[in-house]
Amino acid sequence: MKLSTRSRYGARILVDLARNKNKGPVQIGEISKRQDISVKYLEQLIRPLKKANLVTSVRGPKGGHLLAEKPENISLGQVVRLFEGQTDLVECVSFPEKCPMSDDCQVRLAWRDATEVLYEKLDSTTISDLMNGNYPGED
Amino acid sequence: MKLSTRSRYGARILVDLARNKNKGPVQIGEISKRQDISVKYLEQLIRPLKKANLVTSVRGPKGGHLLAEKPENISLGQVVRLFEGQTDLVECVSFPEKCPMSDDCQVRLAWRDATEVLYEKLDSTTISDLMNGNYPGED
DNA sequence: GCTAATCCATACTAATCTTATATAGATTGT
DNA sequence: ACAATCTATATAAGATTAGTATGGATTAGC
Repeated sequence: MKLSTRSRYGARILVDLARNKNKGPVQIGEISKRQDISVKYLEQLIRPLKKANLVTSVRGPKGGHLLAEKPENISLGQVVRLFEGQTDLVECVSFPEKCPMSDDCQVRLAWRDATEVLYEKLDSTTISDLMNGNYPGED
Repeated sequence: MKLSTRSRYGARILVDLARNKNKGPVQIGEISKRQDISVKYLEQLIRPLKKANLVTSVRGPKGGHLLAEKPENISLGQVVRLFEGQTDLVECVSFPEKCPMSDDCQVRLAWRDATEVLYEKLDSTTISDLMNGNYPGED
């Protein structure tokens, strides 16, 4: 049960854009250097972020990328839902027909609830919480 | 971000043992039929459950497998920790050295907290909650 | 002692997923 | 015109997963 690097990178990209939003459009090359992610891979990751209207971009010279929303309006839940193929920890939560036991299976309901708790937490964490070194709960 | 089938099957095996515990030792063949998991795969899954002292077994004819603990003392958290290679959603939570950005990375802390919330939920759900069709929160 | 059952180890494979890299072109603004 | 960006596929290397297969060793009831 591991998060894909795409979700991790996606989150970092958004935080990077949030931190640099007063500088105007941020070029992929800059993000690449700061975040240590290849330019080409970044291009691939930013595309879905744009499609989901979390990021906008300015083309041409001096162009680059910008957050499309305020950082406090973008949650980790949105990012994870975007990059993970499916949301559930277990297929049978959303697609009971995938498992012949689903009808009788109490465990399925427990997986469902665990999934919900996880996403509640992710949904309540925003890019704004992560951008200024003031993340709560540091120990 | 998907749970392995081994965790799913592991949970189902334990529930199956719990449901049939008054019948004495439960043979792998029975579990196999009821749960639609091959005998050989079951053997592989039960071994770690025994090693973790969640299951005991009786050898020889009329032998089989038994829960080693009361159902209310076995949690899904134990099962998932056992079967998933690593506990964290993200490597850098437990091994910050895996990511060069870890020092500066606020996102890492958010992944850590999400992981914690998830396991709290799993730890608070026991086999006993799942064995008698009385799982709470059914909708 | 026969047999039913557990236990053990490990190898193998097929499929899928992940993580990128590579290639080639379209679009835009100056 | 041209520099810099974005878009779209294709492809490859590697890891992981799920499950099967093989081949036996041990235990205890009858």
